[in-house]
Amino acid sequence: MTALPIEDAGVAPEPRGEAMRQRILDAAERLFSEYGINGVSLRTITATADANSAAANYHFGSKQGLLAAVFERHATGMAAEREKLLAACESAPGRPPLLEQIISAFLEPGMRGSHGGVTFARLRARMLAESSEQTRELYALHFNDSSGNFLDALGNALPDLPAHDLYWRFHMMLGAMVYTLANPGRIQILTEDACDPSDPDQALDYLVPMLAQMFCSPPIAHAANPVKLLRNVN
Amino acid sequence: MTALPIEDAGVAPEPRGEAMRQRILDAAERLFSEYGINGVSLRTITATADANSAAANYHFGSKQGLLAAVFERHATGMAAEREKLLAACESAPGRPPLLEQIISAFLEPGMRGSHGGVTFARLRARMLAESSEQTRELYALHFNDSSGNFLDALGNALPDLPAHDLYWRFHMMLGAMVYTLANPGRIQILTEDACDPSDPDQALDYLVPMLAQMFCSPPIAHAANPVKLLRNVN
DNA sequence: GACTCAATCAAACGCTTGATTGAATATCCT
DNA sequence: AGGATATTCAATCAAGCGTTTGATTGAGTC
Repeated sequence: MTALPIEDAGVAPEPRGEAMRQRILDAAERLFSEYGINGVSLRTITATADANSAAANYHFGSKQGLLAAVFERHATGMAAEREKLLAACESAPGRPPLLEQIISAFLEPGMRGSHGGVTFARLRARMLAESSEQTRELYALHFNDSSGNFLDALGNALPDLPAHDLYWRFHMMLGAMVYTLANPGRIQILTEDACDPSDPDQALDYLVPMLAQMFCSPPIAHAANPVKLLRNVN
Repeated sequence: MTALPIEDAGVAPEPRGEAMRQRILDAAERLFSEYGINGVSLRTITATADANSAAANYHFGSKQGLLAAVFERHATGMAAEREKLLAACESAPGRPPLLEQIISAFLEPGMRGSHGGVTFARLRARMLAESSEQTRELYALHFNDSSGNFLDALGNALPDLPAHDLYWRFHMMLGAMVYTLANPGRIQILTEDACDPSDPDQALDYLVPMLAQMFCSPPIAHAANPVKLLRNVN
């Protein structure tokens, strides 16, 4: 009886160049997230991936194309998992969903789990910070719908909160997440390593309840402070 | 009677190259904050400043030196004003100082006022995000002492809050500030311009009370969740 | 065994980068 | 005025950038 090929029973009909493609994507993801998009050259990436210097352009067309591929590799699944978790906690028996559940559904897929983990998280923070035109489009393309749904869900969970307050709280949640992901290490230095924002478990344990509390706080009392009414913030 | 020079009575014994120096600093500050440190070349900067392409190196030695000069121009005064405001609200009659006062003392000098305004704010966000070794040192050099003092003040205002909770809340305040400063515009798009995080007045009006509320929230109840005790977060 | 074609390669393209040079220019001091 | 000094300039450097090229490889197909 003859031995079958090692690749058995049609489980992996992997295209020929796929291994190299993945190695380049891995190297790019790591280096982009570590040094920024402008801070890494294609030559460094391809060298790290043990590839020829033309390989990145061959497989992805351009540096921007490579970034888009790196981003899409995790962003699609991440947005989908967010939606799934949101739907799950919205259809849960004990209606309405707890604030913490919504917040957790938003944060968790991006911080732990199978969507690139801390490395991809740091890359997202880099992209938000460097924020060229194309990176902003990339971000919007993959995450705007999802973010809109979460804004709606949070608005339903807090029906008495004015829209402006809701927007600002959502903004603050994004800031806390992104800054935690970027992990510049400043808080670790200040606190002599007692606090490690790059540990996803620790981060989520603290972020979710704190953010829930923040969302629950009373709306900014503009009427109580006449000065603020002079500005067009309503 | 002979006319005095226009520069009267010793008010401004400005060194000769000072005007050019300032023009280069201005251009660098604006371009760095807009496109990131790696995203702008010295040639672009000097051209914007109507200077020769060698001027930046002549006045500041290197690109890194130019960045340091841009940073120091506002960072020193900003940290000083933070300290001043903190001291003022700590020695106020109605002791102890309100949480909102401390938070405001921390945020205000960096968001409005005479320390570079939104432009310099955005540059700080860029630096935290790109975060090379040298930029991290720059940041630490000018702001670590100040941040430590604010951590102490907040700790005194919240004596019952465990250190870890305090650190994480401080971290979240930094995140909210930096993200607001960076202003990637995502929240504006999502909310169709109803919410403008780049307006310092609006930002402070919302951020300060929200952050105060967050600082006041009860500590994370680790004991109530046995799972969390398995991790070394105490 | 010849043909095909995606994948990989070494090499080079044109251009930009940060930095340096030495001459020219402006300003100040005596 | 004139010499010293500080600044600006055009020109250039080596190095690195993203990208393109044309040849080479090697597995799959007839």
